[in-house]
Amino acid sequence: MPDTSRDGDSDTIFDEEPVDTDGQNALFDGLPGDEEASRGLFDDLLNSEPIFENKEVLRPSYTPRRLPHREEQINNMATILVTALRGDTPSNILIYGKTGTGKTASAKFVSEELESTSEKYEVPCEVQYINCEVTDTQYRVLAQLANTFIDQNEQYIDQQLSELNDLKARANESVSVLSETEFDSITAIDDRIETLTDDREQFESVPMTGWPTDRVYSTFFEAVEYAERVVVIMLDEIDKLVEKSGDDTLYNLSRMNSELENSRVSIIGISNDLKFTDFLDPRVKSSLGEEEIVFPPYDATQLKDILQHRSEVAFKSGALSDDVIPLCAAFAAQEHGDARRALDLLRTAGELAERDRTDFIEEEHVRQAQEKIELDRVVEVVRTLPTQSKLVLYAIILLERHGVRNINTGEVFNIYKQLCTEIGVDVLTQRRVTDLISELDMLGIVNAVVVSKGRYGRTKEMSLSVPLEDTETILLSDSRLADVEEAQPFVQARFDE
DNA sequence: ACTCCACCGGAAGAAGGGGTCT
DNA sequence: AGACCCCTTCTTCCGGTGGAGT
Repeated sequence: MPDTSRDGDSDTIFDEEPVDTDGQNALFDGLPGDEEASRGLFDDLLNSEPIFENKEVLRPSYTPRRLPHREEQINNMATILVTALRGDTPSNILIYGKTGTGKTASAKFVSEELESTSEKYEVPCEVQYINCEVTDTQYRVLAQLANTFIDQNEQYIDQQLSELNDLKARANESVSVLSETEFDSITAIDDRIETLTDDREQFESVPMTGWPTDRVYSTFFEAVEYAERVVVIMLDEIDKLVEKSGDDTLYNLSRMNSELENSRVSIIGISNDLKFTDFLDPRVKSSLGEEEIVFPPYDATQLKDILQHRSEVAFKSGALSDDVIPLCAAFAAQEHGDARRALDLLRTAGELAERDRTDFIEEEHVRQAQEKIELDRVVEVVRTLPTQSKLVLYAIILLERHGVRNINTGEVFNIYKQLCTEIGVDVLTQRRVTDLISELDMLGIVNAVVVSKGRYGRTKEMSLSVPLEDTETILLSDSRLADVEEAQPFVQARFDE
């Protein structure tokens, strides 16, 4: 049943593609005489000698087979996790390190090795990866875990059932087949089939929302307990989870072992934040932090090394000028040694060069790439902001544009109120607006600092940290903010006071 | 040493929208 | 249908505070 549904899924994906391109063709057909031109457009791009040999290896999603300068950390993890292959519970691990220091890549690498080795020695052991930035509440973490294990159990049962049915068919022909098995009669097989079918029906997958959390927990618990195995749960960006919904999840997971009989659970937490354990319950803290592994930032030389390795696969030979890799490394080293950033830079620089129709990446492309990445990020973030945040941001832009330095919350709130009334949007409280400002600060769109001005109170002082004109254009492209331009004279009047 | 500004930011909980269960 | 549950957004309330001015 799950198999057929999965097949169905992939079928629809493939079914849709032709429909899509049909739609495009229809579009081109609609332009008379343009068929030639449209073909030429892509022909040119296809035939122009591409710079890339294999662009995939520069993408963040790619897990490399070799992680230079991380041998020590990888060995540490392996030493701890090898316990799982002996059927015991490995210590919980906490991994620290800034973004792009290879935490996730290393952890994934180790877990793949672990799983493949466990297959080889037929020790049931598996790793579940959860990104807590996406799955950021206790309910969702438990639900996701429960569902994957239910899925697995069902697959396992299905496999058993088909084997049993096979056996039964053969036994029907000659009963002697049974002598080599644990069953002494066909009815015994039937019994087994029946219990398995019952088991299978008991598994009920957890809905997106609606259940009480403890029910989700017990569903998960039973699903894990169903078969004997060691389960390693990898919680990426675990600090996000703790920040948002406290340490209940971790507490529940870490005490599971004392109640489980068949299986064992071990946790690998991956965190950007070195101090996040401060917020944890001491019991959770000690159980989670049994082993700690730190990933220090890469320095420029190490980054150069990494880029060198990847570029050999990624680019055609001779596509890079000598100073490209050192420059990418230098830029990324400034950004706390972020290898992901370095690879992004290299890839974008390549794309820019391709667009220039040259087959050679130069220093200038890297500089352009640096700007492009930053701008793309800002555009994306600003565009997807909720309306209220956009209004707050626009208020800050207006103040900045009128040459106000050291903008404070009170001023922003006043302009914001004006904007809201002009375009007929609900006015939020100042309390809420300070939260929105803090969010903009965290997104790196504004820079806000709490300062005390003595007699004149205490406030957040902020300034825009993105290009003013570009940001304003993005904001005004939102239809809900379009009217705001007409409202500007009213706001102007405030400044004249 | 004390005051007092103009906010900050935590806590609690209302409102509303997602959903399930019986 | 009505009772629950979860999650997010927002409000209300309020104690807290760094340092210029006195």
